[in-house]
Amino acid sequence: MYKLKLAAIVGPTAAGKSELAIELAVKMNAEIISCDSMQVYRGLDIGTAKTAIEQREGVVHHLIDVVDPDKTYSVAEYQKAGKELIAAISARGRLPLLVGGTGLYYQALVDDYDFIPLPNQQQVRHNLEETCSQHGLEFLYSKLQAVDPEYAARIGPNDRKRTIRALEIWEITGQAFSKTQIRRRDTYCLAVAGLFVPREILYENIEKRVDKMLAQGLVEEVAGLKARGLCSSHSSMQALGYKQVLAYLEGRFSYDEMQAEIKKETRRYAKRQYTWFKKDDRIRWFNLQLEEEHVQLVDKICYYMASVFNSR
RNA sequence: GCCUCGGUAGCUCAGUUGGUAGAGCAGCGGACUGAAAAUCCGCGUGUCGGUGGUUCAAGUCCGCCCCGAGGCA
Repeated sequence: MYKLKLAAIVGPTAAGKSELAIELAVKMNAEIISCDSMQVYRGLDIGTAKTAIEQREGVVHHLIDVVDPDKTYSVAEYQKAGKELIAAISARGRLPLLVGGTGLYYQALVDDYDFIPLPNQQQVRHNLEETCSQHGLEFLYSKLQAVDPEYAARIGPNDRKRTIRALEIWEITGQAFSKTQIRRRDTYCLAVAGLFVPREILYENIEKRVDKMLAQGLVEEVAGLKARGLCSSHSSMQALGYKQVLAYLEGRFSYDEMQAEIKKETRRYAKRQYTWFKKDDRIRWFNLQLEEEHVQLVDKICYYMASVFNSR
């Protein structure tokens, strides 16, 4: 059966994915599909390191600025939009190039996770939240152990978020969450380049990038969002940097503490990203250590992707 | 120059009457299916400043040396 080609660039934050992707997209006649859970929000620009339109070199970028920051976006929505885009871009005779560092979004799209169609049932989650604060997480967890022991064992007794989610699925569909999780690894003809940057250098990049964001006015950006009524209960305000600046604006952090916290949490995030992508054995890793090699690197990745597409 | 206090993990420090060391933070590893930049799980990583001695046994006691802080001259 004929499979659509899909190229992807993944890797930790501050590795240089975005810039490299633009060069690659020009070379390969591609359109970029952002794979980033926070760049989807309008108004979160500095802290999410969005590439400014002027810097996109005419390359089309999708799934950036697609939702207002007071809304909650989801993997399922992302996947649906992504699938449609892959089909549409391919139909135009161009190559879809997935670029980003949100592991779940990447995996859901590339492996075509099966999301059962669900009506919007916020009430169910809300009720579960209520029960949780009234009777404690132990109560909900033991309930989960009863209806889906497999999943309960997998997540452990302290994972509030997943416990609630699994019970939500149980209440809406009557199915055990662990039974609904289906993936199809061979959906696309996939060529993935992982950008590897040695930890020390990556941490230096993060340091510089956070300082730069603050210099560019991250605090003002967050203050503006706060003035529009956004607060920590909005998903968009859980984003790295935004969360800490908000704490600073509310007097819970000094400026220095805030700056240090953003850097620390970004380092931890980068580590989690590596953990996520390491386990996908289809990813071919490229070392992006030296500036001088940059042009060669783009060629190498281009060559690698072409060879994958031609061999299948 | 003399006196005092200190030197133990990347950092801040704890360490009983001598039995080759442990907390917090940082860090590292892992998980992840509709909030994922979220959420959760796991792991001490060490020339105890150096050197010589006492002892069956020294982070711990003794001598000398090095480094840091303070005090007296």
